[in-house]
Amino acid sequence: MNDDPATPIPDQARDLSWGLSNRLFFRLYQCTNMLHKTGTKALEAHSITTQQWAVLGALTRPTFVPGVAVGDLATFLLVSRQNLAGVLQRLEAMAYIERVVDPKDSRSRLILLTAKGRSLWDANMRPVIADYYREALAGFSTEDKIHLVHYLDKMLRNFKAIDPDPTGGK
Amino acid sequence: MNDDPATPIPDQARDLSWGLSNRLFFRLYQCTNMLHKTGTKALEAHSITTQQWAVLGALTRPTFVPGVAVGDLATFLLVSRQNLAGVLQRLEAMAYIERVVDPKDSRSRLILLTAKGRSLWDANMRPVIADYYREALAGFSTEDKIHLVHYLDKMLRNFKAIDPDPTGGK
DNA sequence: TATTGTTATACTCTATAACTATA
DNA sequence: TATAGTTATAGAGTATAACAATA
Repeated sequence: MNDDPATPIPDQARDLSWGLSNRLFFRLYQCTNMLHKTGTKALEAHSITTQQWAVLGALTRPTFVPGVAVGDLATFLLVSRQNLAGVLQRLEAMAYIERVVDPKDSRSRLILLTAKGRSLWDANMRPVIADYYREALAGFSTEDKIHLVHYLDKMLRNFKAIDPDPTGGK
Repeated sequence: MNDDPATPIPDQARDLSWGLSNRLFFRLYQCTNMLHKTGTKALEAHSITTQQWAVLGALTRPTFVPGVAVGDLATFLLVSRQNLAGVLQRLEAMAYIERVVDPKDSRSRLILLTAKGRSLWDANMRPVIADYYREALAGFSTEDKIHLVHYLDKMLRNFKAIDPDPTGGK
């Protein structure tokens, strides 16, 4: 079998590769379902979704604390500007963030945490999230975490190669 | 520092652990965004979303080919019965799946692929998905994939411990 | 003209509850 | 009574396009 030199991958190997990759992506799919489900539940007392969690978490990054443009935030989170606008609208309605006009470019709006938002993060969300991480990563050594981050980084780079402009430009 | 024996984890170590876990979950969040974005785009010619992809893929599993109850499918996919109902409704409208009453229990409906659905999967979706896996897992050795699956499995068990009944029972 | 951000629309997914029909 | 499945509703996220203001 496979005596044709023009066929580099035998069917058997192809099927094995399919099965493993398929299982990997199904596990990833299941993990994303559970991430959003358990994550939203962990923060439900504050009516914060996982998307809002990601936005608030990003705004606590030292680089973004002075304010970050909507487009830059969208690039960082890998969501489109339009979809980010909806999330920002809800967070602003809850007074956790505010928008100020960028003095250097009047087209741009800088997003930053309000005092209320910073307080929510530090006093309420961070402790809950820390507990959540401990539960979700139970049994993971530091090395395990480092390896997993490495794999996710690698996959992310591949995803970005597939869709080079995920913020919905055009 | 940390001369209090009742404090097992010094603040520094706690912060390091937070940073690593936080990075891990943010990467996971980014990967899920890109998975749904690039996955849906890969199958957009057939108007199939990643949720529908997961359902159709599950129905091709040998165990499920004879038909699977809605509840069992929901347990497998880690979505709620109610949400699965909506996805099934759309797939049925496209004539990719059908429901038959379980002869052993008239309350139960068995979900199975139609000939059209099987053909869509075999002839159209599987080749596209195989290409997609190759792109998304470029640079991953078989060992890498096995390790990553292992980590995702482990995290999934932790998620299930946090939310033991993800199919929305009550 | 290009860019930044917003608004508008339609669709999908999710959470929750309530309902039906069977068991 | 309990279970399997469905329906109903509201909220949130997404894709796509079109728009206003500014560069």
